Amino acid sequence: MVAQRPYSDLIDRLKAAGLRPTRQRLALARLLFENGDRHLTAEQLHGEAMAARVPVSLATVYNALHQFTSTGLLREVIVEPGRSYFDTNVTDHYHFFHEDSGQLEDIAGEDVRLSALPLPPKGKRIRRVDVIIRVNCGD
Amino acid sequence: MVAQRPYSDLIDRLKAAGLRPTRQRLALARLLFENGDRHLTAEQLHGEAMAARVPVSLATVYNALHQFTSTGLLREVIVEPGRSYFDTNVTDHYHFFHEDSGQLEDIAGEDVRLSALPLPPKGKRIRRVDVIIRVNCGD
DNA sequence: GTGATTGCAAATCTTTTGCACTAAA
DNA sequence: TTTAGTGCAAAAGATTTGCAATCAC
Repeated sequence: MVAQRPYSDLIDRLKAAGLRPTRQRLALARLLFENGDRHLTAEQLHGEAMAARVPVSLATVYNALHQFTSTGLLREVIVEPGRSYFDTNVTDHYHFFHEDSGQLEDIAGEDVRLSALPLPPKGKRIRRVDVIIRVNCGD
Repeated sequence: MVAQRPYSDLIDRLKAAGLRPTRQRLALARLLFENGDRHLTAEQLHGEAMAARVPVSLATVYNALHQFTSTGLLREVIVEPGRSYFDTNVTDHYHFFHEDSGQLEDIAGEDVRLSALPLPPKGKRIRRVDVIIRVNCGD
């Protein structure tokens, strides 16, 4: 059982990322980072904020998600057209995507071995390698 | 130099997929399949159709792309939020995604070795494994 | 003919934007 | 203060839908 922590951790994390720890960002950061590894859409996070009686506008949720992503606090995962998921696990890892339910599930980086990767095209640098294993319940 | 073929190939392909070879579908199939491996968005294909003086509505392009995809003539590739690419190469292979230009590039299946894959969750079947190598021109 | 297909315009959905207001430093 | 951040409502895109007109068989 981990004791309920003061928000100073998160405040420091936001500051370290160069983001002012505003009430909204702090509340969203709590929802995101105090509940283990999560995969959320903007809508879902906004819904959770509303449920937690944290008044935040959807626009602010989008802003925060993108700011968190570009400062490395989150990672964006794209598996469906027209919807982005944000992953609180920013370590090297891959995903199962459950097509039936729309759920994402982490796969530890060491559970996938990419033993041969092609060289990047000339002048290009590999930014990231995404591996998405799409699964469903038979046909 | 490959001789210009009659459309009977494509007509047969459409019929085999259970799709009536209508003027529109045939024209789109020609644009898609008579130009090598391609990665196109609906907008792009629609633009090509217009340029080729083939009057097709955007809605019909979307219909055709989805019908082609669900019958295995095309494969949908999702790399950017809010835009779908359709790949005429339906063999096993992976992709480079050029973040700077938005271009997709095929990687032959044998150029990536996935030597260890996790078991799918209970009751689930692996539908497909997507590997996307995101590259850009450094910073 | 008859059912599949098309085209158009409107609707939907997610995400972005502009700008006045508010709050953090 | 001063500048970053927020909220709202409107705008922007991509995609979808409903339905009458049209086409393939």
